[in-house]
Amino acid sequence: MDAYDFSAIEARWRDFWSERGFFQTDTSAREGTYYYLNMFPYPSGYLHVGHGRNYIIGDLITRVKIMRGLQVLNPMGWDAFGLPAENAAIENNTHPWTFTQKNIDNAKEQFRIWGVQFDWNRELATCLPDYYKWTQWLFVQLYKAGLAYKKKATVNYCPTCDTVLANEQVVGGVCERCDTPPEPRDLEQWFFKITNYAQRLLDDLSTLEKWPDNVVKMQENWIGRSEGAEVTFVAETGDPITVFTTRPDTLWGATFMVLAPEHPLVDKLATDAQREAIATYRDQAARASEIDRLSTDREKTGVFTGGYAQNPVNGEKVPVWIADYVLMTYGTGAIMAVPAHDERDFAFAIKFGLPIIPVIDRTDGLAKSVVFPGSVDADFAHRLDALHIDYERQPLGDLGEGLFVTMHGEAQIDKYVEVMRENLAPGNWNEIVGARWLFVFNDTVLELDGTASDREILARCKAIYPPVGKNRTVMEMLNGLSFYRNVLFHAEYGTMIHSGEFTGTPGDRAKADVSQWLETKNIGRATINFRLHDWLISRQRYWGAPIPMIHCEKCGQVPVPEDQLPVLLPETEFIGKMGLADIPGYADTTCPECGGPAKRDTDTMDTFVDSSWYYLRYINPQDATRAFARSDVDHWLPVDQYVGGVEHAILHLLYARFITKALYDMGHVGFTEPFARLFTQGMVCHTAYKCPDHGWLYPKEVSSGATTCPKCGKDLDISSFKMSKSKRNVVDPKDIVDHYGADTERLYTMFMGPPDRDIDWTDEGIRGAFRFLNRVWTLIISSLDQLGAVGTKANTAELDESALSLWRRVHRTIKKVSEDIEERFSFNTAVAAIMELFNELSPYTSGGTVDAALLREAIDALVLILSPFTPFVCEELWQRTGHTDSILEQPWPSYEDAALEQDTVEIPVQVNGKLRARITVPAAVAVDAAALKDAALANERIQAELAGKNLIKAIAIPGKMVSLVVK
RNA sequence: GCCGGGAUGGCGGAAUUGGCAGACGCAAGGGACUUAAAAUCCUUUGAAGGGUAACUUCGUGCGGGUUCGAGUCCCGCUCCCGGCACCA
Repeated sequence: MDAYDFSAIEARWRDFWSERGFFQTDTSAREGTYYYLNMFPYPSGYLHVGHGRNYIIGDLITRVKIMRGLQVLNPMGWDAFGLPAENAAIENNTHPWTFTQKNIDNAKEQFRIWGVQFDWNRELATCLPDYYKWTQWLFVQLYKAGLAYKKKATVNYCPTCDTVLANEQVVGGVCERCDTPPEPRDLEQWFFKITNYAQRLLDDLSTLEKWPDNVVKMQENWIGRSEGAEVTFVAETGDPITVFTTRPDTLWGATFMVLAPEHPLVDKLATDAQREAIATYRDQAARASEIDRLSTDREKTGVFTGGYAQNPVNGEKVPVWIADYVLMTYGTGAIMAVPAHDERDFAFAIKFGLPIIPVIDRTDGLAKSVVFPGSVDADFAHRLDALHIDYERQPLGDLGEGLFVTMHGEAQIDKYVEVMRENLAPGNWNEIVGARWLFVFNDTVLELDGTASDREILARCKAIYPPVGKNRTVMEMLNGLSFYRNVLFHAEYGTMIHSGEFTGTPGDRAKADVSQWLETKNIGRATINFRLHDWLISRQRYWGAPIPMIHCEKCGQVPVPEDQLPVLLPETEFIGKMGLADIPGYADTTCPECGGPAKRDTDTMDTFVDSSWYYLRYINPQDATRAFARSDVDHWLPVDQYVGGVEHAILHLLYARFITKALYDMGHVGFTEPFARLFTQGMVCHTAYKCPDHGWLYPKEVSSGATTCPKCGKDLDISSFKMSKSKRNVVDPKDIVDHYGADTERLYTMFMGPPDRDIDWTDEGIRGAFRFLNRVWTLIISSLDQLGAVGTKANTAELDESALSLWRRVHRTIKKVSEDIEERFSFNTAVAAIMELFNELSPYTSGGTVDAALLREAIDALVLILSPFTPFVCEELWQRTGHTDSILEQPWPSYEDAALEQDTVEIPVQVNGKLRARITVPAAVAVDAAALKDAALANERIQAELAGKNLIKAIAIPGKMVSLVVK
């Protein structure tokens, strides 16, 4: 008998499917179409088994859909522009395209070996002129629609490399190539106005029901909608300073303002005395930005401008500061600081001694007070006991023992104030902090309700106890006692206090009421702000799509006329490091409008632009007259199933959604979302070994089971990481295919675990898959002479019990595998079900009488449902079992409902929640609750269980179980 | 800090709608074949109790709860992973 010779088998079928054109798609089809799409890859140098996961899933689904008789589109292309190619080209002194082309060839060969099929007639590469021509066309459309504009923006400039760095090139705050911290530079940059679509991008997320929840959430967070108000303060200079706040109800507590260091008004507000300090701070903030903003909990820094503004709601004069915790890129670049109800403002105010006035009541009614030793008589504690007020005695530094009082609710606080007023010894004070802000003095009780009382209270305290004079505000003084720390600040919605006519407004209305009032007073208005900002697409690089714009002194910015596209990348020897601006002669052109001399834009586009529309180009990839045909894309899109890595959950998917909506608004497409259903597959990880001295080791270097370095004997750091060259833990598909074949790799990849989860590749696991294929091979080849004629089906009337059981298993498995693949994306359980079928089939073939027709039915079904996983061996087995056509010409098997029904059913019986018996009943009984209950009660085991006890309750769930309650 | 997701045998995982926990695979043990090894085949395998016959108890990160019944639902935690992070 033939052994399972996978390499011969795979060689035989490798080109068969493409030669027969099974994977070529007719996009003029309008019936039964299915668009499957993998995120197209960047053509990097090599593919490892982890990359395979994505494409194997796609190939598997495509094969099933073809067998379903659908017209399937599963294209492949290359996201080929970008920095790695450019860097590699510099290193090898070659053109990026040379490098890219080689990688593309490698990848295509790898796909061929994996048996992963695509419609190669639709291949595209974003770096080729017939693609980027249409990327430029897209840019021009966006420009004409007012969605592309130029403005000054700060970029990272590396002084050593003498070039601009993309954000991704700044790693850990330094240039990835030379470790120099980049300098910020202001340059004119192109942006796409994605913020125009913020609300729609957010709203339409709710229509994406078939997207993973976590991706939807990530996009939601990224868009970052917040509702609030814009409020205008007026500076002493007369300049309006508009701020955005989500808490207009806290306006009365705005005791200072903070502007971003880059805010345009800073120069105007600055007093001469502060000018130098401001300049220094701005400089330092600009330089430090990238590195330091990584740490959120670093101490607040800032500088006073010297200027003041007026709080429009209470007329208070508030100082204006600058600080780098306020970002120029969010809101208006200026904030009103409400230190009593914002953590950051609180920290800033404490550090710089700015007043902190609570204006929102606590919702929990919690208040605290510290009674200093000697400020009351010894009986005071008993009085508190009588009032049921909690306190603890604790030492207060070297002053002696104090009472640390905790109160809940207004009534208790009032009683406490009363008893404190009666008992406070002369020359003392006592404060109540939290739900109330009261200071009991011998002659009066003062409330901390504004900056005036802040000053008065502090002055009185200082007079009584001079050491507190070092504090600049009452809050700073209170902050000195750690007992108070958790009641000094809160960010909850609550009843407004110390807020003029709004005092007493309940928390659930405060925000809306104040917003409305601001509007009538013409001080501000309710507004919505988004975290999302416009998409900076300019790159000062060579290897990207040139921005098709011309700058003419007379006519201004002029788009390149569409009939003159593409603007080609200049052919040049000297590439890399520099951008298009450095290529002599590139920029020189004539103005399309006036014909005079003009300059081309020398920026190229972010590669995310290339990938934001490629799914459209696949429909008409060779159309030289247009980017795509609306009549075709309107039929084929949205993409039925989009699959890719979760690392693209935000940017790529958001940009693609934006571009689709923009194209819709411009009338180029008839749909508003590009991807109907999304699946994000997990990463494949592998054990990596790290020696403290010798760094990362190849798994081969470490003898199996060893935990120490083979070179120095030190303990290795062994853990699992995403496969990467640098960690030396990649598994090369070549090794796997050579040893076990591509089918085994495919099967194991699908069987490893749930496809949306990260998973470890193990060398033991792959052997299990290989063993299984060997068993399948051996069983089928050795059963050939027992096999019924092609096309025969089992006659159930003639089958004995074990045969009937197998017959049912066959159909049950078809059902499960179909659902697991097409509905649940649960390939691991589909494989398990096929293994179970095999585990029943195998003993059947060697167990005496074998029904030839049933065996035919079972083996055909097994081969068909296994074929999307392991197409090579299945195609071979299909032929060996007597078929003359290809599996892909076969319909996906259907199951018979009759086979899903059992004659008898095993039903578990519980007594008091514990499993006590399993009864086997006819199917008719199992579905009848009353009969099922009787059957359970009749059971011997249950009878014994019930003996001497009362049956309280009997629950019978038809088809599922019986549950008895006894006493 | 905020927002997601997760935790089940020695390991990867299964249990789809609240209904027999541990499917399937790996690893490990025992046996067959073999001069031997590999491969293959058979077999045992959640833990505990004199316990590889059919019994009992315990068992899905921890603590409570709802229910006849909870891996699954509710409340409160712990730890791990991912995203965002001074976003006003």
